[in-house]
Amino acid sequence: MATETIGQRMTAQRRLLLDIIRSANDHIDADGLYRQAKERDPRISLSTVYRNLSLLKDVGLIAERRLGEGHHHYEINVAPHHHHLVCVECGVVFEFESHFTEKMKAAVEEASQYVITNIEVNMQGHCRDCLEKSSQ
Amino acid sequence: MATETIGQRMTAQRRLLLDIIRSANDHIDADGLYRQAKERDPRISLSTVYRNLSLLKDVGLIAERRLGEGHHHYEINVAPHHHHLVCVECGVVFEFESHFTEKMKAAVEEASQYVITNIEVNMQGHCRDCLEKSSQ
DNA sequence: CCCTTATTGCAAATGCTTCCCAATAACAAT
DNA sequence: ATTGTTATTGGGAAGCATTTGCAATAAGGG
Ligand SMILES: [Mn+2]
Ligand SMILES: [Mn+2]
Ligand SMILES: [Zn+2]
Ligand SMILES: [Zn+2]
Repeated sequence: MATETIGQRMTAQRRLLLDIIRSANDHIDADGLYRQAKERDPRISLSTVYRNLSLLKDVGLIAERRLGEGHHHYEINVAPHHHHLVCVECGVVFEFESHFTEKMKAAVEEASQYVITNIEVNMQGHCRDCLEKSSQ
Repeated sequence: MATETIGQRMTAQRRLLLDIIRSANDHIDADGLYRQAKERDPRISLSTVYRNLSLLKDVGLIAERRLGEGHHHYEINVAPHHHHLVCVECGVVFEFESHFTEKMKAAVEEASQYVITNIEVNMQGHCRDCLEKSSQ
């Protein structure tokens, strides 16, 4: 488990949460993180989970995603930015990057006269597995 | 106010809500819709607002948007689809369409083997007005 | 080893949305 | 027009994700 500096105190809870998010290879939500954390530290509280998600997001270590459900999901923030395509049947997420987003940004900045700081592309569809299952 | 067929009963409340959404030229939220509706029908309930938003969305008459706040916004569903750029300072929304989304869809379908049914692009930034205010 | 204060656990509060249920009203069939 | 069926309503309670208040704890600089 990493010992690193974050600009804030590195508590056992914070280290644990960051560790779980790091080793999770999917997009985890607050409740899933809470449940996994409780297995290793039964006294950890849900407030602590939310507070640390907020802090780790502000610090830039993790990214918060809205994947179409009523709650957020989180993942380690890796460069370059990527986007998400979610299967509406099974929830499996396909991640992608696209050079079209840069072109789109330029065109929209030109048209709007805004300074754009963030772009988020969310797609929904049906994954191959679900397509095959429903065609049988 | 329109008399039209929706596949469901056209109640006075439903007609009123649809009418307000139609004449609103911005992205309205449930609470704003409720407040405007109460001015014309003080007995209308918030449940009715939510139920009708859900129904009008299912029927395809309105579109639900997530613009980065903790609640949804709604607008009349006009073709072609468009996307949103929100000023993080004042909330003003710039709407745009882009042919890059079609190209991106094709590329991502190819890479993922998904069948994509929906694309949503959300951008954040600073509008011209806010930029000018902060540079003074 | 202290001292300061960021952080925690717990519980209560919040904001948005959905659900329940008895009363009402749409509208299709008579 | 009158009726019967049942979708829809109002009101309130419940649900879910998230935030907040507060007293107790602990990180980590000096
Ligand atoms: Mn989830
Ligand atoms: Mn709003
Ligand atoms: Zn699937
Ligand atoms: Zn602005």
